Amino acid sequence: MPQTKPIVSVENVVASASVDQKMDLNEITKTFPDVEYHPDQFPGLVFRLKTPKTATLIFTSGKMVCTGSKSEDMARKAVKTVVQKLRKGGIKVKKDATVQIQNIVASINLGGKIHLEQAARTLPRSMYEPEQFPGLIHRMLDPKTVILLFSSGKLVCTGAKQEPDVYRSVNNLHALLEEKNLMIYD
Amino acid sequence: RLRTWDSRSQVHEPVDRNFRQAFSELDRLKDKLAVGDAVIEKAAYIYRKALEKGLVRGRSISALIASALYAACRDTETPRTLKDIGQASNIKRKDIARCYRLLLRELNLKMPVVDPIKCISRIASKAGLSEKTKRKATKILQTAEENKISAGKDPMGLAAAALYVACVTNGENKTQRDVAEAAGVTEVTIRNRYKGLKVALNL
DNA sequence: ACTTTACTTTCCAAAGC
DNA sequence: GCTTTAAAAAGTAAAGT
Repeated sequence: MPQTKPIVSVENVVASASVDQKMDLNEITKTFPDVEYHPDQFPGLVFRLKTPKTATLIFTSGKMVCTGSKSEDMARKAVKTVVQKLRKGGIKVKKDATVQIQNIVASINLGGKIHLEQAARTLPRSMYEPEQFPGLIHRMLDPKTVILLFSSGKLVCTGAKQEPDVYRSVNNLHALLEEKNLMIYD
Repeated sequence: RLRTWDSRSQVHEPVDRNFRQAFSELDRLKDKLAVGDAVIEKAAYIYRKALEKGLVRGRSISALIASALYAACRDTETPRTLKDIGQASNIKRKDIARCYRLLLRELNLKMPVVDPIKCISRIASKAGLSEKTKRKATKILQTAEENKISAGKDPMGLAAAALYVACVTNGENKTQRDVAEAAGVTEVTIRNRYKGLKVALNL
């Protein structure tokens, strides 16, 4: 049994979406002056929302990528809001967008310090290179996620496709750290 | 010559020729970095394993050789930074780091964690510090590691700060700038590590 | 010396070079 | 592999006051 309850907060959700029709990005640029579109640099148009604070990339294929949401629901709502705004601006969008969550990034506090050097020696599929980055990088197989561990006891979990995977990853790792005596509680 | 050393590997190029070229490049880097024969042999071994696994396809051969050398330094605990290898090979630090990570993952290599104590000699030689100061810095880092202030910190920054503290206590006239330059870190980093050292050692 | 800004690492999708 | 978007962790770096 873990000695502390990890505090988890979702920091970013990446979702892909599609309205299943070709889009005229130059037309969007005309009716929405504050979008960013530099086709020489990148094929996607950047459509930013203030609430929720997100950035949605729109491609000529009608496919989109929404980043910056703090939850799966918020990501779905952000995509709906973008489509609504496009329609209000006179852009014809026949179907509603279909949304898929691609990645969830969360920060975690385990409530105790981690013995990083020892963790680097005992955790499989891990890399610890303080010359390059202060955190230990650990690849978890199930769920398939990547967790960054810091000596402060804080973590970053990324690669999850659904929120329960974040909790499963954190609990798996927390149990493993305690089992191998890599946690230091005050 | 149609193919230069920086060219991408060719599918039909004989593996044997590729390896001979790699060995001559490693010999050139050996002098620039002043590493021993054992390190070069280890690097050649790692590079050959990478060749056998087909990791060279579509990649810069030079970057792979440089990262194999970095991996060999790490494995033999020879203190050479990515910056050192980058300057000797004219390959960007970031590219060597990326190739090095690839070698670790694809060849399932497990490297020892860099020990900042092993970095002391190299910095001390470059800065021209005494044997006495080196011994003092070693003792400082031993206490520091016991107090776990080293976690997550750049080993060169830790060694540089320890050497600076050792200079001050031994009355050796060296500035933070001298030590920072020899270690390849900034004076700000030495000051920040010094703060932690002060707490851990009751200075 | 101090603050601010920015870069290092991890993840993922999009279209195209 | 690269380009762009977002976000956290902690360390290092550089620029401006």
